[in-house]
Amino acid sequence: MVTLKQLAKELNVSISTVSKALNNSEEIGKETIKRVKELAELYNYKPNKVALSLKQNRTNTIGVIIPDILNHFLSKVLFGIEREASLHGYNIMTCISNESLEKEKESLQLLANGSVDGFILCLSEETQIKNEIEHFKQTIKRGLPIVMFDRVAHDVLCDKVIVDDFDATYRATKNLLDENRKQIAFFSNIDDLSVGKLRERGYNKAILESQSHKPLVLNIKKEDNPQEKIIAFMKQHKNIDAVISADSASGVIAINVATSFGLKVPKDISVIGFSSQSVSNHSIPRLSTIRQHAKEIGANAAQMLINRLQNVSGEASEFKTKIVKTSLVKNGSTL
Amino acid sequence: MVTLKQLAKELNVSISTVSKALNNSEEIGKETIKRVKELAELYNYKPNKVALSLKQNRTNTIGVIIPDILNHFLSKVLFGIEREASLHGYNIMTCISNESLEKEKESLQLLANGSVDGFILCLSEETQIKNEIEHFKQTIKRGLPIVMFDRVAHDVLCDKVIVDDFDATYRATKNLLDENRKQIAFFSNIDDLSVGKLRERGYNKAILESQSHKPLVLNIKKEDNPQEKIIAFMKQHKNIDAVISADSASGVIAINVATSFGLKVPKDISVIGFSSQSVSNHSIPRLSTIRQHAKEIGANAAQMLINRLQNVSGEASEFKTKIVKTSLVKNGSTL
DNA sequence: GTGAAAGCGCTAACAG
DNA sequence: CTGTTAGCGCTTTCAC
Repeated sequence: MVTLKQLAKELNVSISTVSKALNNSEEIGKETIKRVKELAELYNYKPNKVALSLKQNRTNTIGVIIPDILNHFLSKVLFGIEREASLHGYNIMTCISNESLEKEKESLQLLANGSVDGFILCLSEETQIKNEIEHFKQTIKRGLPIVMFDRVAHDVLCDKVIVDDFDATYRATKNLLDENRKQIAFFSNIDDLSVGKLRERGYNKAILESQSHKPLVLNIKKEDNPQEKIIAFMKQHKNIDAVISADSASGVIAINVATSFGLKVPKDISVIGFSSQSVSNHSIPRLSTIRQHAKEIGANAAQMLINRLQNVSGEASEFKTKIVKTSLVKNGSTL
Repeated sequence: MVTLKQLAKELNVSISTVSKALNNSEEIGKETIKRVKELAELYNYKPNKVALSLKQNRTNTIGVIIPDILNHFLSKVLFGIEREASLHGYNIMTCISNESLEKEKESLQLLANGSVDGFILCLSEETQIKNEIEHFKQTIKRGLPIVMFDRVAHDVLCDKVIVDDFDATYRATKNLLDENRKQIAFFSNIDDLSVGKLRERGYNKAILESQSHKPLVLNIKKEDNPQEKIIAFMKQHKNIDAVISADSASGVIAINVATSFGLKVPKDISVIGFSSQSVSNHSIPRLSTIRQHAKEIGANAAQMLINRLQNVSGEASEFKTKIVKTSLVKNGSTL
């Protein structure tokens, strides 16, 4: 990599002249600017980012810590973050906590040593279960702002972007009640996450409000084969005529299982699931989905962080929580 | 962030003493080391990564450029890269090229300015179509090693990690021929990618070798609804009794479509697809899959790059191409 | 055993 | 209009 020093030497001027010339400083003569720029072009000079970072005390890099990149929702959020960040000239450094508190702490520590200007993160499962938040508070105290999304720690003062999980499931359940369904089941493989709990609560509220209905919940564990679990459960509860799925897989699996039982979807049984457009294609009829607008969540989080980073002057403004509304897309597995 | 300077001041010693003490230098007295370390601990001192990078002229960061993070295979590779890198004390900076040559070039440029020590990347679709490789060559000339995976540019001299796409499809097709299938179709939504072409060729070879068979290919475009396309195609070709899918979705969709036509899988029709374990759950029976071992691919790529980065002494060793073998997992959609 | 000084690549205040 | 200098945080050589 060619440096200012080398350019300066070759041009027989000082380093600062070169620097100023490249930055179009008023101080430098037109002729000199031209000469400098030509040589820089020739050598394909690009300022060293590390030196700039050290000098300016900011890296233009955002640290992103997500629990699981194989989760379609999370990788979609990451996509949204990357796009928005890149638009504003920020790079992202990604760490994967693998749902482990320890790895989450490590990543935070690691990146907090000057590598990044701030964080966007989603709590690991273990962090949520143990409800540990000290590492977040420390990071913030160190001067690195954090934006949390989806799974957030309410007791940490920072910006947040969340989904209206409770409302979304409540309304989806209502929807099924309006279809006159008698036994609406709730499938989830995320019952230990805050969002999983919220979704279940939304479902429960709608069911209980309707008097004549009873909740029926299937919790699928990580180690289970989801297909087998759902087959067994639906065999056991033949009266199920509607399903809400809190995760992206259970919905399409439920439709496929129902079909394999000879049931007609949506005539005999309706299904709604939190899912993405691509996965909804994995069943016939296509799964009616609650769309979480993951990219938008990511973009929002990035915006909030960048705003805070660039608003160095105006002192710490109030912390905000942005709620991204879900939308119900009827694809064919509902009436 | 507390610095050496501040610690030195507080301890009434020089900066270099503090630095040496923290690095357990022999030169420094035991007592001093103890004092320094205690204060460092108290203030939770961590050396500034940016300063270290500038000094040591390496960042311990790997740049990863992938065309699409919503692609399950690619995000799985990313997972493998991240894990391996993290194991060796490397961070990763991720850029998403969005299948665009321009964005790929930009990302390469951007990160090549001292932000990363080397690259792991998968070519964008546009790059493959236009067959442009100048930007890779330049980056390498600049001293930044590249490891390419999956979609690679054969004309660039660098380490590569690829899948035995041709062989995998060839063998899978053979497998279906051995089941005595009469009309084996090939579904793909990646026909413009090198890997897509290789897969189709493997299929073609097996089909043509068998004399009595004819190839039957369905190419699905990005803008198509894959489900509708497959339904239409299978209606049109009622004689299809086996399907090979080059992408992760078409396989499960094919099974679901077949089932909706009243066909029995695998009795009436067999299906094999390049897919992941989780997606294979989205059909009944579960899709028999060609597993690409994405995580392993990522891990291999990271290892190769890190090896090259740390092997500063031994001069440029030969460039290697590692082929990661696929394996066929029979899940129920084949005999 | 400890400290001063140089230098990584860059910017910017200040001097000329 | 151009150059000198200091400094970002750190390591390391060389004096003391």
